[in-house]
Parts: sequence; structure tokens; C-alpha cells
Amino acid sequence: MVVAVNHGEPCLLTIGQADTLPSGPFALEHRSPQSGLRGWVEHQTGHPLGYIEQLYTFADRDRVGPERQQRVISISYLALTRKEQATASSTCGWQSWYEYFPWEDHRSGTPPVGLDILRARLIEWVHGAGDPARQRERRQRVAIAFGLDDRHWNEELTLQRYELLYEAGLVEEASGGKAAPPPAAVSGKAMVADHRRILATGVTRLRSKIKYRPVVFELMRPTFTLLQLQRTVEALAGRLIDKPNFRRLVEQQELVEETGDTSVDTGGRPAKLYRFRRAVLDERAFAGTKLPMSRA
Amino acid sequence: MVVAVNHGEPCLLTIGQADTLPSGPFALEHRSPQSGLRGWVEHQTGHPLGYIEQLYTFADRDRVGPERQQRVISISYLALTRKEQATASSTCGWQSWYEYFPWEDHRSGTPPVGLDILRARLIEWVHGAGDPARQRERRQRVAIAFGLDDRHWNEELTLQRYELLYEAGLVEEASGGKAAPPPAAVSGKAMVADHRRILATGVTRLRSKIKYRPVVFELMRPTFTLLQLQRTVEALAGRLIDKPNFRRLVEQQELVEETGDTSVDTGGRPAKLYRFRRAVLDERAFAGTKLPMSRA
DNA sequence: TCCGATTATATTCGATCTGACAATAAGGGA
DNA sequence: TCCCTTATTGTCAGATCGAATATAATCGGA
Repeated sequence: MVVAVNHGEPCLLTIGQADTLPSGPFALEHRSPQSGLRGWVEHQTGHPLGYIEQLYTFADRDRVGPERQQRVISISYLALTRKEQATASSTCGWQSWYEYFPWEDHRSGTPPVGLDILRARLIEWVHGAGDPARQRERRQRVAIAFGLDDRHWNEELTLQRYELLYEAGLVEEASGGKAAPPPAAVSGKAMVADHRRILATGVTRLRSKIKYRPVVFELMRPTFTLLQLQRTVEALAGRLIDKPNFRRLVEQQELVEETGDTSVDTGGRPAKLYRFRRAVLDERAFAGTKLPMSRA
Repeated sequence: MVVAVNHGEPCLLTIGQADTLPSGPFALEHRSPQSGLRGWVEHQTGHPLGYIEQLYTFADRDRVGPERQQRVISISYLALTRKEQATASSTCGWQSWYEYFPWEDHRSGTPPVGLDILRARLIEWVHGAGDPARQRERRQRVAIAFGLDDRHWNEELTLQRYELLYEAGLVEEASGGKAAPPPAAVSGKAMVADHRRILATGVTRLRSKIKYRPVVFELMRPTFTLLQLQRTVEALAGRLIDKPNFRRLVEQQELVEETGDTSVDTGGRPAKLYRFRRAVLDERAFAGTKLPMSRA
């Protein structure tokens, strides 16, 4: 799963009909899967991968279907890069990840269209459970994941939300029969096999990671304004954050330093340009970073 | 990596000469590696594994040595259980994990014996680097990981500390030549292959996880006092925490409920017995938990 | 039975952090 | 010059956290 953010949209490198994550068997010529992945993607996109993290290893039998009895082991990775110049080729392209998870984008301030439809269908599913105990359990899981009652929307629950929708048969991949899922504009674009689940895993991981590790900078150009940085974080988190508070945290942690230049991009007062202080990668690679996004 | 805590010591299930983590190939009869692991351990210890989490998948070539050209894929897991009755058999036993990492146990209030020796040897290693730039970089890594200068000791850096010691040739596994490592009382008991590194990975993961997920309870008996709970957390974290603050956080998060009984274990006022509120596993499985251990 | 040792439990206080909001600064364009 | 837009700085109240203090209950021995 290769991620970049451009023009405020979190993008995803896909192959095929934009329904497949880049993948492939890795040969003995690579010392590790990581280096194999790195070489493959750098060759395809022409841009180096700044950050690679292992996501999860799937080794379940029957993962690729009940007919094959051989076990397939898939190691999934999350990689961050920058989408620049001519990277899209005939074999791969970039897609906004909210095409696959329309309900995850809360940056407009109001809930995305279709979220209420999903909530209603989920409530139906809750009532479809047999005994009351199971109903209560389903009801609570939906309430937490989708912010029912007066709960806050928690953007880190992407994976749990996808799993609930899958269980309720509300995404196309869950073709166990039952009722038809809502239209794609509501339930999102499907992917092959369990790729969309891997994607949800990556989104969840990334959304929690940006809060305590300085990984956002892998997605930024060498110099940037604080608002650009904020927009990138918002793109990943899928929600708006307070501008002054964001600046305060970034500055007091000394994550960035001024270049001295300013940018006059869009109308308004010119913004100072900053660069990431590479030094903190040593200082704070473990030490931790904070972002202002606890509740609300 | 199977972990339990008994009598305030974090213990580890080992096989062989207490230098090997339980492991083995898994067969097609298991639906997933998880279920294979669960069955294996439950058969050995007679106690169910409460919690299993995937740690990391190693797929590097040459991992088992340069002679074998076949790639070995190892998926490592972290499992929590309780050490009860007759679990130790002839094939496996429990070891305190601080036997492998003596420098990680700061529960006495003072730094463990031998930590200063390691620090001194690490400084030697820093000076052994060729150019000054590399020296500075090593120096900073050591300072962060081992709390040099006036930095706080960060108990979550177990893995980074082990990797530094390995790089500096101060643990037995790093037999790349060079000087002999310090005695085992200082540098800890070695394990076969990279098992000690996996262990360090698990310790790091667990120490950070207990701060935001209610996993400690998998290590507790059905009822317990708040001090027992605190001692368990301290055993994992390797440091002492403030009693009133610990109680406050546990109570205000409604993680536990009183049973009505009291315990008269050691002298002093009887302590109320509590049980874990299973309900929060649904409520807060994602929502998060907090423990009072930010800084020193 | 009284006292002190020991541990449990409850409370307080101040420093810090955080979220929400307001105010001022610096450009561009009509 | 006025106004619109964005950048940047500042304020303030509530929540949180770490540290320390105060009170309660039991046991064992004098």
C-alpha cells in the first residue's frame, strides 16, 4: 500500500482497474521483502519510498478461495512517498483513498453524504440478530465505530468500521448473498480479494501513527507552509483541526525550521516556508510527537 | 513469545536451555497460525491464551545463516496468559524476562547494577567510530536510548537499546569478533538465533500497549486488589508508578468493579477485591485506556 | 487493651496541557 | 483607499497530571 498526498487528497497507488494493490511474489535476489518492494515501487514511480512499515501478515488457509489447498502467505506493507511529475503509467495510477471509503472523509465539517444511509442499514442489521444479547453487542459495536448516540467520531476506527460493514453485508466484497449493498457512491469502490481490508488496516495504522511519530514529513515537499502541512494531516485524518493549536504544537516540538523564504501561493498574506528538521529524526525517532486531535 | 506475570515477575515461556522461544512449523490442519499457536500453547501449559497479537514477520534471506539459500519466513506473536498450577514441564519452563534484559528493570528506584558498565562500554563504542559525524550520531542514539545527560529513562525503548548493544558487540549474540561482551549478569542471558531480538520487540510492544489498551487484565486472576494490578503493570513497565494516581486513573475509567470481598494477604488494612469489567472490552476495545506513566 | 507498624483509601493543590476563540498583521485586487 | 483573504500571535477557562498529604482499617505485640 503506497500512499502520497497531493493537492490535499490522500492518494493510493493501484494497478489493474484501480481495484488492486501493487503486489507480487518476491524473489531470492532481494535480501528482504522490504528491499524488493522498494525497488519495485521506485522503478514504477520514479520516486524513492521514504518510509516503509510492515502492516500485517496473512497466512490463513482458504484466504484465496476454498478450492486451493495450498497456503498463501501475504506480507502487507505501508509505504509513504510523494506523488510528483509523470508517475502514472499505463499499468498503475493514483486514486484518492476516499473513493474506497467515502464515509471516512469528514473534512467538510458535516458528515459525508451516505453515512446516514450506512448507519440506517447497520441498525437494520443490528435488529436482524437473533437473540437480544447479540443485538446489544452488535448495537454497541456500531455505536462506537460509527459515533451513534452522542459519541464522537473516532477517525482511527477505519478498520473496525470496514469490518462491521463487511459483516453486515454492506460492501460489495461481502457477497455472501443477503441484500444488495448500497450504491458505490455510498459504500465505496470495491477491490479484489481482501485488498480493501488491507487498505483499511493501513489507514487505521497511519491515522494513529501520525499522532506520535513524525511520518507526515515523508509526504511533504522539501519546503512547505504550515497550512500545507496541516492540510496533509487533515487529508490523512479525514477531519479538520484547529489552525492555531496545530501551529503551536508543531512549533513547540521544534519539528520544523524556517527557511527564510515565503510563499505567495493563494491570495492573502504570504506564508513563511519551513523545512523539516532532519535532526529530530534522530532525536525523536522514538521520542514521540503530538498532534492536536484528541476528541471532537 | 508467551508472557505471564506471577508474584510480580514478568515471566516468559521458554524451551530448550531456557534460550529458545516456543516455535515450530504450522501445518495445514490449522486455519491460521494464530489458532495453531493457541492450540500448541494451551496443550503445553493447560491454560488458555487470553490475547494473541502478531509481532513481526521476518523474511530476510540469510536469516538462519549464510549457508542455507532457502528463505525462511518466521511470523512472531505475542501472547498473554496466566502462569498457574503445574505448567512447567520437562520441555518448557518459565523465566523472568529480566534475566535476558537485566538493564531493563528499574523497579528498585535505582538503576540496575551493571547499567553503568553498559553505558561506559557504549561510550567507548561511540569513540570507536571513525569520523566525528558518525560519532555524534552514535552518541545521540545512546543518549536517547539509555537516558544519558539529563534525559529521562524511557522504558519503551527496549528494542532500540538491544539493537544498540548488539551493534556495539556488547551482547553475546553479536559474535562478530571484537571485544568480549560483559559478563552475563550485566549483559543478560543470550538466546538462540535472533530470539532475544524478538523478545525485545515484544517487550517494547507490550510496554507501549498497556498504556492505551486494557490488556493487563489478561495477566490477572479473576479477582485482584488494585495494588496487585499496579504491581503487574510495574513488572511489565520495569518502573514504579505513583499509587494514588494509578488508582485514580483505573477507577475513573471504570475498568474495574468491586466484588464486595476483601483480601487480607499481607499485614495492613484489608484491600478491596476488584474484577475486570468485561463490558469495557466492548466499550473500550478501541476507545483506549490510560496509565499514569508519561515521564519520570 | 492500647500502641505502633503497615497497608489501603481519600483529598488537595499547583503546574501543565488542550481546545476554543479572539485579535492583529500583511499581502492582493477592485 | 477599502475590502477580502490568509498568516500569525495571543488569551482564557477547563481538563489533566504529578506530587504530596491526610485519614482509615487491620494486625501483632507490649
